[in-house]
Amino acid sequence: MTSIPTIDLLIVDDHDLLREGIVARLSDVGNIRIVGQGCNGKEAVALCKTHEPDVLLMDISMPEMNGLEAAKEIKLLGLKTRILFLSIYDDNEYVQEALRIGASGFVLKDVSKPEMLNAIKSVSEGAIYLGPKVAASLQSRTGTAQPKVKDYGLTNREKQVLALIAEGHLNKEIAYRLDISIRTVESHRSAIRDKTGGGNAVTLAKVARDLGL
Amino acid sequence: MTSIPTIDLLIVDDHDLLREGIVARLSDVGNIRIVGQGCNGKEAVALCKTHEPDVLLMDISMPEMNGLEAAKEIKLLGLKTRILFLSIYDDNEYVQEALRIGASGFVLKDVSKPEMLNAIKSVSEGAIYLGPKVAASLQSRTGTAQPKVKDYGLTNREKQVLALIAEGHLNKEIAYRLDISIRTVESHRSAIRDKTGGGNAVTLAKVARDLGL
DNA sequence: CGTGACATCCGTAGTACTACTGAATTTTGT
DNA sequence: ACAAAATTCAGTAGTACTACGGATGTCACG
Repeated sequence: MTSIPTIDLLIVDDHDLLREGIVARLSDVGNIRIVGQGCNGKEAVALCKTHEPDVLLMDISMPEMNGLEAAKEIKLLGLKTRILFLSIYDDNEYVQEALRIGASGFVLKDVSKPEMLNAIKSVSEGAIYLGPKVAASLQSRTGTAQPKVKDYGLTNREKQVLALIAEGHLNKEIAYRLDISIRTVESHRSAIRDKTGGGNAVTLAKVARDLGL
Repeated sequence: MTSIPTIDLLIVDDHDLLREGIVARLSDVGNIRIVGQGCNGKEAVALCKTHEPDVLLMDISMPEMNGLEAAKEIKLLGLKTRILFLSIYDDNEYVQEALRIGASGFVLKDVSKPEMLNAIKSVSEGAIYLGPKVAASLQSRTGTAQPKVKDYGLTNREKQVLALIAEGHLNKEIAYRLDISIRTVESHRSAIRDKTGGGNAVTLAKVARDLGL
């Protein structure tokens, strides 16, 4: 138990500078060996297949194939590589999606060196590690119910209609429920689409979920 | 940044022996100071109020008041103490409930010393840390497709189509993506509706969510 | 009192989807 | 190898929704 196991690390990010920074930061760390680098999701998948590293340190937003998709692919391939996301955004959606896919960690790009080492070590051992800011934002919603960050400019009536759309009701049913004509429902629906940018009924349902309807 | 900040730790477990073991294990660690001990949830809350430790290392199943209830209480009081659960069970329900309440970590009682130190350090910094076994059991259901309670009789292709519908894609887009004709997509969509009973696109999206697509 | 936001309603044309039916080809299970 | 299931495509008719554009009444606010 005295020897420290070496961690094979793969770094994938579309910014050269950032990759270089990471390499510089980790080069003098004894038990970490950087086995490769890539600049998009496709490369991440390919490099994982050939090197099967212990940990993949990867950005989310990248050209070609983003980090989440790459992670999905890697997990589907049954590779034992643990995935540690390194992102600028602490967006809850991203974090939860990442964990759902099977990622082992998530830290922001302003991470300090010791914390980064800690995160890499933790996930290499199979633990799940979420950095302080990520953790805070993840738990902020549960702790104190936060209101609507983005409301789009929806009026009350429009929200009412949107809620019914999200429940899967037809315009006809919505009209009956609200005791208005179908044309009016269509008007509202149109306004909602304009304001939210959502085209499809399903995308509108997603928006509704975001608004907590 | 050279000085290591001291972590005030509170230990709560109903087994004397286990508490003693933890104390013994941590007594020679420089930057951890054990500020108190308790043997049930009520004591945990009381001790947190008086000492406001950085980290509370606590069991879940305890007499009087269990760990989850105590954690809820502590979070409601607005104390900044981070909670690290130490349990024999890696029950997903417990873990998710713990995180939902606002706990910062979860490790099993067979945790090694270095890992325990790592966990304590991580959560004291605000991170979320889930031990390897906990992480594995948490992701076993998502990572490798777990039982489908209700699959309806959907074929693979139909699931594939359903997933795309749930993402809000039009039949046209789905056809393009899967490289089949719109009519075929319509066929699948129709079959999906028949099998699931869902009429609307939104209801289909709900079904898709239930199936984890 | 006018202006503007809101909620209500309508028409027309076009697109997207549903219902029902039928059928050819490929895959799969025994 | 044969039958069953899955996947593919099509016609026809009808319903649901979208994209335009236009209209009326209410109500708050300066």
